[in-house]
Amino acid sequence: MLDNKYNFKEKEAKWSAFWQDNGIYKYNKIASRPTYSIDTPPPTVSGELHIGHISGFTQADMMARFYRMQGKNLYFPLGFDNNGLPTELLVEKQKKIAAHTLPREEFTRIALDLVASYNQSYRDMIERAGISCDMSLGYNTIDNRSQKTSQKSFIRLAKDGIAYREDKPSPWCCKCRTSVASAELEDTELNSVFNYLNFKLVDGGTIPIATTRPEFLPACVGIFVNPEDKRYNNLVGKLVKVPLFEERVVKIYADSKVGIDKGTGIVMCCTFGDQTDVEWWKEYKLELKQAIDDGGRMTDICGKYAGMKSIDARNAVIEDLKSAGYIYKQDPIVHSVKVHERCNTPIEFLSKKQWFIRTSTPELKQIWLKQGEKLNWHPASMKARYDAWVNNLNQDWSISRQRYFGVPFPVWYCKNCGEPSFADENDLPVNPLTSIPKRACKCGCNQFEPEADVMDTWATSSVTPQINCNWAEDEAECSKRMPMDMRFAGRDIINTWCLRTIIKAYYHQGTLPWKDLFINGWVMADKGIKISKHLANSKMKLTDLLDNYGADVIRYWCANGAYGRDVMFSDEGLKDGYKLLNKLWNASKFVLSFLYDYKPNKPAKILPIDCYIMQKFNETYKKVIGQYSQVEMGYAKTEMEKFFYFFCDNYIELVKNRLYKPEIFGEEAKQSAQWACYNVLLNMLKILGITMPFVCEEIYQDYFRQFEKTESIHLTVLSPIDVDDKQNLIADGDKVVEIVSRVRAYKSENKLSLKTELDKIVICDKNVDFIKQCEMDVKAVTGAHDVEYKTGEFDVEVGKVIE
RNA sequence: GGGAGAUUAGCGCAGUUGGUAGAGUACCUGCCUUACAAGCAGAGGGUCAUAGGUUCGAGUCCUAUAUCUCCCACCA
Repeated sequence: MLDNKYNFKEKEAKWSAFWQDNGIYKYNKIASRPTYSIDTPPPTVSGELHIGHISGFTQADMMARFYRMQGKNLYFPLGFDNNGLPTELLVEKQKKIAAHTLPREEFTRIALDLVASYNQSYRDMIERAGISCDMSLGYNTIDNRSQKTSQKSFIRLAKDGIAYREDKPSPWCCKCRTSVASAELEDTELNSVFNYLNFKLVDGGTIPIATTRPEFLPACVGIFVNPEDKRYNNLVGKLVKVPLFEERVVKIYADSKVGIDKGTGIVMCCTFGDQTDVEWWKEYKLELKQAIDDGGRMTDICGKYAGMKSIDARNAVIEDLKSAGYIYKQDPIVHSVKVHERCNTPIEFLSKKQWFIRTSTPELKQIWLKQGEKLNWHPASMKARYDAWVNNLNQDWSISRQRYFGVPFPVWYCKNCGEPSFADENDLPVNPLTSIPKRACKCGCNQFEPEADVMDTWATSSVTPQINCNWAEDEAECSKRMPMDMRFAGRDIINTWCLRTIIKAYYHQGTLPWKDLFINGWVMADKGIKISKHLANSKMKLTDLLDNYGADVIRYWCANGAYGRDVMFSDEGLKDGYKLLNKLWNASKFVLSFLYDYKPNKPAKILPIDCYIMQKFNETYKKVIGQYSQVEMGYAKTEMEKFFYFFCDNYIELVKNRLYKPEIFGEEAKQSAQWACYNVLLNMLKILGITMPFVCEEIYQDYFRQFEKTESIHLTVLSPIDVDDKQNLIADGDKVVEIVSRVRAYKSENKLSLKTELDKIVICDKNVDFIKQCEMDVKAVTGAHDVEYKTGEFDVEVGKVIE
């Protein structure tokens, strides 16, 4: 017997535990049925989960449940991305320590400890949300298997010349003290001041130059004008004294990258203020003058400013420029500045030896585009973003990070010749700081310098298919299992995570990492506003939502709309899910109360209207399967829900008298309705269980399991109802529903109670045969004592009201 | 500057190959119907962003424009 009221808190905890304890979602390694493998994106351990995270997971989970119920053997792991900078910053913040002040081993120990507790809370949250992962298939991107996979990937790429080490200027975060990839940068609007300076020409006279960063003067290595600029092109080749550093003299060059109408039309090139400086420095083989060190302080070349923070130096330089009479104008401006996405610090360009992976040659870009072509994108429109990004790729992928908590590079450099020595693959994972190469260098030298950098998070999170498919241990197994069937992701990481995973799979396996890529939309806090940490901690905090509404209701909300589109979060929307849940509970309770004497044998005679509702279910079933097959879990849900309400409001109303009073309508009529109710309710529950797994499991276990035997409703296989469909009764049945609806409308318009009895109704139609067969149900639901039939155009007349 | 998406009922949305504008919700009117009043029945409500074009016919296709969101590039 179902409880009178559904207590979601109690039931959700109960079934969650049941699924875990009984391994309901466990991948079966020896099953012969086909596997459906999901490369679950390991969540980055960097704080608390919010509705945005869980929405993407839930949508993917619905697809996983769908495939499971299509008879697939699900490989649905849950890993965690907990190495690298994001996690390191989390540890620093939570433990109030600075990584660079501790020995690496100690920091790592603290980090692993903290990560374990975050993993657990993420896992709890994902379990509570009803995500059907196999928790035993997990991994951490910092664990041995992941490190081994990642290091093996690096060694292979380095030996093939695809990964290379080079000293080139790249974006640098002075706060995190590490290089960062250009994909990790964001734009921020900042207030600044345009300082207009007069630079002195060596031959006499001055030229005007505007700059927002006068502290870079000590690193000034050239002056640029546009060759087309008639005002200045006569100056090309002349020499200029650097203000405040007048012993330094630099040359004037012509380059078309200079905007004639920007600033004064004359630009100073410093190593390195921005990307253009880097390009000029390379092209004109300029001197390298580093004014800022890796911690954001001025270097020794800056004279009296050495040791100052760059922002303090800027103010000091401006004061000195003013008093020396260099500044003739200052304009406050707001300009956008590239900042590190993790800490919002404006980035600098620093030149350090770094490892890069080749990704951006025209030939390679063609390959990435071709791989993208072979991948199934859902929704298809998302591929355009990928193509646009690949076409714009202009830098190789930098994977070195001067940090502590990450996968080490398994490499040492010869102290004599500088050649790298790589660890043996069999020895991985290797930490070069605590071990030494097995062999001497080719040059005979036995002294090595270990690589102290660690790899960027992405270098490891881009090999999750290889981690999942056991590439490090068994390449043959991996080849069999790749490409995996599916990866799901937010659209913000198409350019980074997805592309890089595609690149690695191409280099290592020569295949795609996955066959299908599902790109979910974002949950917006309000029109055009992404969920921020601030909001995530208030009304969208996941634990509160789960406490207040339950997982089924949250999941219902997650299934709204077209797949891949952004959705706005609102509590309003949660009401709909609650309504369905409540109605489902009540309807099941009601229907099951008539099934206590149900016999699991098909009755000899099934009444036409009962046959009709089962045919109608099958019609909906087909649509639902179609929607899921197209990754439209929202439309599928709506389709099933519509049928459910139809079933309640029309079919149950039509047959409930038969169920109530077998002594009047006959045992045969009751059994026929029981058969239809059993089959329709069970099969609806199976499908609705994809969206609302908890309540459907409760109803299934309470009643259906005794007949169905399968351990959990989520392990049953979806199928249409086995019903006689030689004759399609849907149009005929719909006519009966229309008759009932006409009578209800009459009563409603006349402000009568729906149970009002009528002396008769007159039904007119071209063919009334089917309707006649449903007469007892029609009479019961309309309250008509008698039914008359006429032949002609369809019409329903309502007789006199019986007081 | 380049690219992607959006614009339909008060609101948040659906509308798949062009063929009479759809559900939900809110509002309104009724109904305590032997599951559910967090329910049921019924009604009203839209110049489909704007302007052109193709077509017998356009929410749908084409071209502009506007507004919003996102991505990329530039930011001396």
